[in-house]
Amino acid sequence: MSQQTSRQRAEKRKQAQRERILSAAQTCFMESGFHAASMATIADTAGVSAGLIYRYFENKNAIILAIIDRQLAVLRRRIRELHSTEYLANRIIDYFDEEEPEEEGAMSLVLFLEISAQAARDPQISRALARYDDAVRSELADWLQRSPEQGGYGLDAAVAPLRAFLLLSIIVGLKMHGARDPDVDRAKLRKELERILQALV
Amino acid sequence: MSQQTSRQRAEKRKQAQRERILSAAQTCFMESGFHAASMATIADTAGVSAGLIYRYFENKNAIILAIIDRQLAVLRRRIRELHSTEYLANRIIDYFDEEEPEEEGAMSLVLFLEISAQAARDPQISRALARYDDAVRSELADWLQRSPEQGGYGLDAAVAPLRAFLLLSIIVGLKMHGARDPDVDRAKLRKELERILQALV
Amino acid sequence: MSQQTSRQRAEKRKQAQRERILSAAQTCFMESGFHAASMATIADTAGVSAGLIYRYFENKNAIILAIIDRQLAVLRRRIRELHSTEYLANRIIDYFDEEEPEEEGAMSLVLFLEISAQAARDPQISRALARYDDAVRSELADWLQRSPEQGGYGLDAAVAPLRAFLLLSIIVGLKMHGARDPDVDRAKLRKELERILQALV
Amino acid sequence: MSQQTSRQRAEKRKQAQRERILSAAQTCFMESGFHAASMATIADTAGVSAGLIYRYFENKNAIILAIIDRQLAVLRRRIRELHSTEYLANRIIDYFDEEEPEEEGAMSLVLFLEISAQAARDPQISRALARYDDAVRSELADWLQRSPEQGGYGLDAAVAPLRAFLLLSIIVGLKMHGARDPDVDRAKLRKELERILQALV
DNA sequence: CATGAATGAGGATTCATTCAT
DNA sequence: GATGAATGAATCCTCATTCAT
Repeated sequence: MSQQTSRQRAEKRKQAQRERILSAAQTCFMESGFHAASMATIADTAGVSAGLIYRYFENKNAIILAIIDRQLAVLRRRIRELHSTEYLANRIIDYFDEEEPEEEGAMSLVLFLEISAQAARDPQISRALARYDDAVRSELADWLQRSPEQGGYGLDAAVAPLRAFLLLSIIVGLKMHGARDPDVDRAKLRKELERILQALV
Repeated sequence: MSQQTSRQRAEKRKQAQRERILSAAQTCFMESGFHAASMATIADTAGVSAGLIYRYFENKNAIILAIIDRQLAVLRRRIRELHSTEYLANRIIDYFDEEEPEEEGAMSLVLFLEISAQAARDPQISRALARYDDAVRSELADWLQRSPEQGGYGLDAAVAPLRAFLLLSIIVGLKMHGARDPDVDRAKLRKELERILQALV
Repeated sequence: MSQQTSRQRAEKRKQAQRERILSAAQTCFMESGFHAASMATIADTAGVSAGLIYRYFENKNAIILAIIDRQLAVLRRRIRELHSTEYLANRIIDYFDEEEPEEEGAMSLVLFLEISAQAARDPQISRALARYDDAVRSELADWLQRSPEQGGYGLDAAVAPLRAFLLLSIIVGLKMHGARDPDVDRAKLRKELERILQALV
Repeated sequence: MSQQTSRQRAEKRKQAQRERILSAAQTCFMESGFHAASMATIADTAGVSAGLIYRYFENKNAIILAIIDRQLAVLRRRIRELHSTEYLANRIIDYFDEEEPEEEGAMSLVLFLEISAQAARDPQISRALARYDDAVRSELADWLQRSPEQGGYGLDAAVAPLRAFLLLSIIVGLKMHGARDPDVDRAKLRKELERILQALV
């Protein structure tokens, strides 16, 4: 039993190290981009040696893919949290208002841009992005089709997917475009957004 | 006068060379990204020597900045072309539908992503992007405020800027998000888009 | 006495571990060469941890030297087995015909080449090789000098060393050169070899 | 015409550089082996920067292959020079007697060992070695079959290839084995060698 | 003006070796 | 004894930039 425990401890430590490296990588990628962030810098940031990273990840690309997975998961979770009619506009605004998060586990706009740009070149990343996109869209579509009693909007199955697509586009657009100029009146924006959303849902 | 002419000819040639290099750079940047595209490849693509590039641009970063300028100008021109009520939805759809253009002088999504990602890190690029954004937005706002007789929508000055902001966000979002899944029914999308736009303009 | 026995058991186990490691190293060296075989791979092959190897060998070079010793001993044993007139040609052919042996304790051509190449650079290895060579040669010379009744050829002491040298050269040459093209008629080769050997012994 | 000349000069210089690098590489490979010789050392030895090497060779392996080609060509030329009855024994002895040559373009035993060892692992090298071996063997066989008036030995076509094989094996064996112990009486060795060769040719 | 050879700093990756557990 | 995580030096290779021609 003591051996079992020690093995578990080792496993836990292994996971912790992986996370340390992943977090450091995320920080570096956000600061410099996938390509410009060097393994040495990531190692420094993680407080480990450069060589050690290769015990946890096959190569730099594996780290990038892991970060992408993580980011897409976060993004998906965030989108999922939007499921609530009255607050939809607020939520979207909150979302697009968010500061670039230093803490791990949060979605980063810069990373999303980096990922999208990379997806145009790397088919593996492209596929990951497409998979995530499909999942998020169908979740949104399901939600829009649910009856109001179930927290949905009772949309017709014929239009729901398209509306989900547009909704996502608007969210993405606000996030991308809005991040650049934050002096927009939030209250007014919410009102305008609500008008648009009413045309959608 | 003959000397004058030859000087002009030289100037013209210089401009032509600059353009050649810039176009080659754009092609390479679209294919590989700012970082991964090497000066050697750009030189090859432009059909000039690597050394010659440094007669026209101080360094690689100067090329990147020039490309960014050019791309933002194109983007602005494209947005400007949207000024026409009845076709607004169509135009937006056409725009988001566009293939990644090989020809120079066209806006590239990949480049836009690359630029946006870079802007999060390089303040110089960030400023350029902000400047462009302001310009485009105020143009759009002006247009929305114009009377219908003048081809506008007669929007109130109090809401026009915000609507312009949202309009741009939608366009950007469609472009970014839509590029990933092209099997969306165009006709239906246009209808839905029109409904949203009616809430906006 | 029980302690004595346990100490002996421990010693035996130690020897067994050493052998395990050595065999694994030999396998790896044959597959990848001295330089390209990594300690990690050797450890894996031996089924021990990388760190443990350093309890049995000071460093990688010590392993290489141990392997070289072992291989030279094997080689010497093989040459010794040739001592029998009528079969000499057959034996040599058998020898040069041998497959590269996976089993430990057998001589490997690849290793011999590796060792010889290394000897040209490392004086320690060079000396080991020279020592072995001297020993084998004088054994061969002794044998050649023995009377036919004693199983020898009764060669004169004046020519025996030189003939031993030539005999070894032929064996080495056949081994090295022959290994590359195995479609040679064995029966004919034996006949030719016998003619040559008659000129030698 | 002046341009033509300058282009030729450039071509010549390019060849010269290639040779410089190749020679430096050969020196380093002889001193340290293919694997242990680093690109940095080769660059230093050649008196160029490390990066420059990659303008002349795709990678380190390409250098190794070039060296192998060169060495095999030299070896073949050397074997070809043996074509003369009365001096055959002398020539072989001279050959096996040769110092390890520092000058480029000469065959090196160490390199030959390195090549042979590498051939057991790298199929590309193995093929190169086999090709060369075939060529040398058939040249030797042709020569042995020529009439004495034509400088040959008039051997029967049925035995010539096998004799060529044995002759080469003896040469290789003497070279490899003999290189390790040079205090052998040359005069006596020649005599003995002649006896063997008479059994062969 | 134009070339492209040359540089050298920097990047990803590997691996012998050590050491806390 | 035994492990395997951790180190960091060394290696191959790339690429922006310079400069003699």
